Amino acid sequence: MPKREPNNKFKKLPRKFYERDTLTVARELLGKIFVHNLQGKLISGKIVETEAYLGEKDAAAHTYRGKTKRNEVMFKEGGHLYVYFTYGMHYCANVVTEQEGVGHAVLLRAVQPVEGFETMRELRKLDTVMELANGPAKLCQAFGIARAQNGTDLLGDKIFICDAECVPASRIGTSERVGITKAKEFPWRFFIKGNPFVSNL
DNA sequence: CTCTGGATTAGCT
DNA sequence: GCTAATCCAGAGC
Repeated sequence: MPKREPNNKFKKLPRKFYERDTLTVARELLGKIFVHNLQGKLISGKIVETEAYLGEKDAAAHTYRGKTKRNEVMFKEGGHLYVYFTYGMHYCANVVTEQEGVGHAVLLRAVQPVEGFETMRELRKLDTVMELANGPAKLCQAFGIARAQNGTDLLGDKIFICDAECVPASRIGTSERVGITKAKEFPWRFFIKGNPFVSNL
């Protein structure tokens, strides 16, 4: 048996994983490992909470009214990173899904830190582990994701997502999405039941 | 051009 | 529980 190094343990998710139904991708991203190679310092975390944004069907999605300069990345083929700036001070990171031109994405709302604790603590200016990435803007801060990372291809070597555990349906919780005023009725938030790194409500 | 409010968070009361 | 912080995209005129 060859020795398995921590970073070779997981395989990068292929393009096909992302080019599927958005709600399916949002559920299946749970348990996968989100990785940022920040100038050689690896930061990674297990995805524990996501939300789906379904473009033209979804008044809460940035792409509801079609393509603009801000949301153009959401119309790329699945497997790109859509980063947007909001509330005058925060960034949020989304995984683009479906085929080119569709305009759907999955918001990464929380991860359980796995690797790179020191770097995350520096970026977050925080000593505790529990609150490093249990919210969409916290996650971006902890992972060093901002405007420059918008449009990053997740099949490249800087930011990617690795296959890991498949969370069974019985362990996935659903609810309405957080912090929106339009299309609130859709239960398109997904999280790992009982995981303490899911964001507070 | 102007105005409104937002896929949030931290820090108070 | 409440709200300030602090930009800027998108809508409306």
